[in-house]
Amino acid sequence: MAARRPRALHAVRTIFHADMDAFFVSVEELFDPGLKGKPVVVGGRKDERGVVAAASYAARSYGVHSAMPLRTAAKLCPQAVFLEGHPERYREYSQRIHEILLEFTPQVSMASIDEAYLDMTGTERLWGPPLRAATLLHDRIGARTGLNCSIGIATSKMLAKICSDFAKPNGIAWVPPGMEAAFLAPLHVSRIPGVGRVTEERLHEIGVRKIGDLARLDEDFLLRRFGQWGLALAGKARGADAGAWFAGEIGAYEDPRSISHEHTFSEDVSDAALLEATLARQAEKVGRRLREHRLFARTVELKLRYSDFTTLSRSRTLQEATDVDADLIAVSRELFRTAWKKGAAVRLIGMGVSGLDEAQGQISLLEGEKKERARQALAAVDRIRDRFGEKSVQLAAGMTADDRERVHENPAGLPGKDPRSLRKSR
DNA sequence: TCTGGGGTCCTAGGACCC
DNA sequence: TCTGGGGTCCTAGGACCC
Repeated sequence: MAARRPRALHAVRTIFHADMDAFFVSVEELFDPGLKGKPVVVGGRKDERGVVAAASYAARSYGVHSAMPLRTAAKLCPQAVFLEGHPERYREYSQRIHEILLEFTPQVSMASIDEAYLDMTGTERLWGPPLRAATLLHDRIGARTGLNCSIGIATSKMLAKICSDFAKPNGIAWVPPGMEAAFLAPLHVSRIPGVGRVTEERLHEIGVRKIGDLARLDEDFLLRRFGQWGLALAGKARGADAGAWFAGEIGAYEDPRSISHEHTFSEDVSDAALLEATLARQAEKVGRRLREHRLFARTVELKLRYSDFTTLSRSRTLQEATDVDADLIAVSRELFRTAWKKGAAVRLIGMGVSGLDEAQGQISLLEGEKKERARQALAAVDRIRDRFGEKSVQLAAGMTADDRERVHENPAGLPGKDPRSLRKSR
């Protein structure tokens, strides 16, 4: 078969994937330089339920890595510094980095808080050839933020992402056009973004270990065996941005598809009032974010995880999309009351919305007026929270009976919103 | 290995409609 | 009333990513 050549109409793209090195840990080091060089773990205290969000390179040398339970990390590296972390700082630095990236091209997509894709196609006159442009970008991020990053350069998003891994730490790596297949062939299939533990095992079953093995397989066979995902895999093995994973223009704004909040209790909870109060608080947060995005939700979902880790979800699709807290609270509570085994110990509770739309859809005039008044009241609450903080206003549904009592006892000092603080006082 | 939180996408079965 | 096929929506669960 002849080698696949890019068609003249489709000029070869130049994609950068910029990925911050140990991002959370590095930001912590900016605020506390004494941490530099030490084993540092961000994610929570060493005896907490939870996992490692980021580990310094010193901690990694003990086998600590992200997604590992904190308690395991503490066993591997007891002398590590364990930090809760500062999400606001990470968001702020992420935004600064985004601004720097935009100086190089308007075609920037933040893929997460610490990584981004840039479409640098056609910027050679401005920034020079890819390696030079990447060096300028790398050094500018370092100079302005004090943070290290790694940059992968390739002809597709997927390849650029794999490539930035090779550049770590603090480097730049490039797969020149035409070298894609040769670069990929010797790599293990698990390096393909989207191939996790399960897919890797299924591929091993059919004798596929290297990406080169995958590239040699027949597309029809992959389609039969893995469905649409199989076709996407075939494309990825050739270095293409196949499947939904890498679809979409770099730099195009996209509304979120879903919004959710969940919480794992430090100890399992079987108190209905506390569970419902937690749920109501989450519904308020979700409602608030819907209004920030000016979106309305059609589907409300509840998530429960019992102490044995069995997890269930229940959802309901509404006739009318909503962005009103009271609706979200009522629906999620109903789902909870139907789904929850009375008295069962709950490890995690959460709720979320999907089926998001900019328009609210058809509603009757009367209903419309009622909803509009509710919406205006919520907008006022949102504004007050903006000025005085999240705790300054609470709707009655978000409180437990204990809370209400305390408000009566002490109208000036509203209770804290952390469910843990509620339990302690029990 | 005692397993977070916030997301995206995919699959599969059943309901319902034409 | 012995029974097809396709499309779309809804629901539940799961893989995967950072």
